[in-house]
Amino acid sequence: MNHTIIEDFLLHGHKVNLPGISIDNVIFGFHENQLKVLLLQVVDKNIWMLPGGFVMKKEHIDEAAARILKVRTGLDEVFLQQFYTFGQPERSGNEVLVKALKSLDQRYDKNHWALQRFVTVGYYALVEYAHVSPQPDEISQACTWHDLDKLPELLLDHEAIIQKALEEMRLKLNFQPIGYNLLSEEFTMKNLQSLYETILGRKLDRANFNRKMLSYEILDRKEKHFSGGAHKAPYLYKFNKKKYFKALKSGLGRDF
Amino acid sequence: MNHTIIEDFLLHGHKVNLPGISIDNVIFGFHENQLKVLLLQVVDKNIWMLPGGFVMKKEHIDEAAARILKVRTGLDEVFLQQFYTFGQPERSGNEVLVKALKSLDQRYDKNHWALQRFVTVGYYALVEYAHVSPQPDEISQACTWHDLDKLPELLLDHEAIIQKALEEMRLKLNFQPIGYNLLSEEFTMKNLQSLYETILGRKLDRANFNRKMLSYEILDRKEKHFSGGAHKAPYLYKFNKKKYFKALKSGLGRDF
DNA sequence: TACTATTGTGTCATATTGACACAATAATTT
DNA sequence: AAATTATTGTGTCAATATGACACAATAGTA
Repeated sequence: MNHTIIEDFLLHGHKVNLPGISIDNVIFGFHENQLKVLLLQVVDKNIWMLPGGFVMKKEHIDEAAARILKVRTGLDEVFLQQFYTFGQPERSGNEVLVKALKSLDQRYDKNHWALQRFVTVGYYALVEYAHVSPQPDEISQACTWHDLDKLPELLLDHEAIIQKALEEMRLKLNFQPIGYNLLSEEFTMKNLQSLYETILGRKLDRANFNRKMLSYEILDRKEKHFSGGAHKAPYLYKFNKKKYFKALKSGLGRDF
Repeated sequence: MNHTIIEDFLLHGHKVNLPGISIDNVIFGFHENQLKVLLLQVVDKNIWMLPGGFVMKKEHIDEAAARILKVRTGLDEVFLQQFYTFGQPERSGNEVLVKALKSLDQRYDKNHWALQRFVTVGYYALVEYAHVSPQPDEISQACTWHDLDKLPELLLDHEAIIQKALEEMRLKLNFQPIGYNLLSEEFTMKNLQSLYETILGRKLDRANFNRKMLSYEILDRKEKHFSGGAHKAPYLYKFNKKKYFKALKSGLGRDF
């Protein structure tokens, strides 16, 4: 007799998954000065959740985060960064799993491994949401972008997880470069500024932003201007990969 | 028949502990311009380890970190901060547990819950090591301070964990105040500077440091100078608790 | 050609930082 | 008592960074 994916998971998942440890990915998307977050919809309910899942027994949690993201949303090659681990004792199996378990076995076992308490390691990433096409996996109803200002009802503590990720991402702007893998290979300073403004949620002065980004010395300026726009053609830039990753590791300078 | 504490843990620990999730605490101690780390010695071996342990089923991981620290070292009321979660798949039961398990049961079961893969949530704290008296628990041989420059042989990936904690602590100096719970209630600017210099591992200019700390506006200066020293009496300061904790939460300013 | 909007860059005042110096203080030595 | 030594408080100056804003150049449109 065939089981659904969730039922199969409940019956056999403990053979390959690490009980008690899960990943929750907060994927921010920006586009046209808007910051959104990618959420999955619970089947037949208006409850949403972060793309998460359990860690497999033989994988690094970093690898788990990437695999889970791909399986649940189709997103691949995303720069994920760990930001916090959430471990309040009430975190345990959710109503999705409870419902599935009850339908699987009339003798509902609340001690089922999948309903036990678990700790979740949070990862975040930022993507250009116009560049990606998230698709929900087979156990979710939808996978769509949501305004941070208008979040739907969320499972468990997922709203708190999102807020913590946003805080971390904003803080890191002070000592880590961003933009690589987000912008086109060649982009304008306006594009880069828009990215920062979207994350920070406020306007920055064009001249001062320009001066600051150039002071990091991780941008190579193209000889040729971008053209075809309806006004003065701006310079095109690209990240100097070597310097970018050095700064990613060692910081942007001016700290203790 | 009586069992040792470790044997008891192996036999019954899974009833109260969350399998697969542990805590490792990195406790830095500073005193007289030296930074050390608190380590436990494995019984009868010259191998050392961080004060860690498993999370109990009904406790928050933050509470677990504090409890584990108290049990393993006697240290209490320490300001612990989570800094990173380590989850490479090779992390599993260590030789201490293996040895205990073999002595307990001649039919050695390598699938014992305590030997399975686990993820560790790292916490760090900084204390004045002259102010505390760590004591090893009953399953450790010793509990002593070690120079960061001269670490002994360490279990598992504990050296990497220590390095990561140090990085994080140094980075946080840029946007979080420190010193509360570390210095005497009243201290001199020299004391505070010494704390920063010990963490950073380099000298800071006295005048510039003074100006910077005062610019944070979290210090209250006493009318009376400290006296009895062999030269000009310095001012005494104390942290303005309200402003200190506000800065701890919101940052020290001057960021994006 | 004139207008409009965008971009590049410069300027100015202010703030911060690094390096260093001088004065005041207080104990010790002569 | 005076001189010396060491420490602390604070100031200064140059360099650097930052915020606010202005002007010139560019390019499409009216």
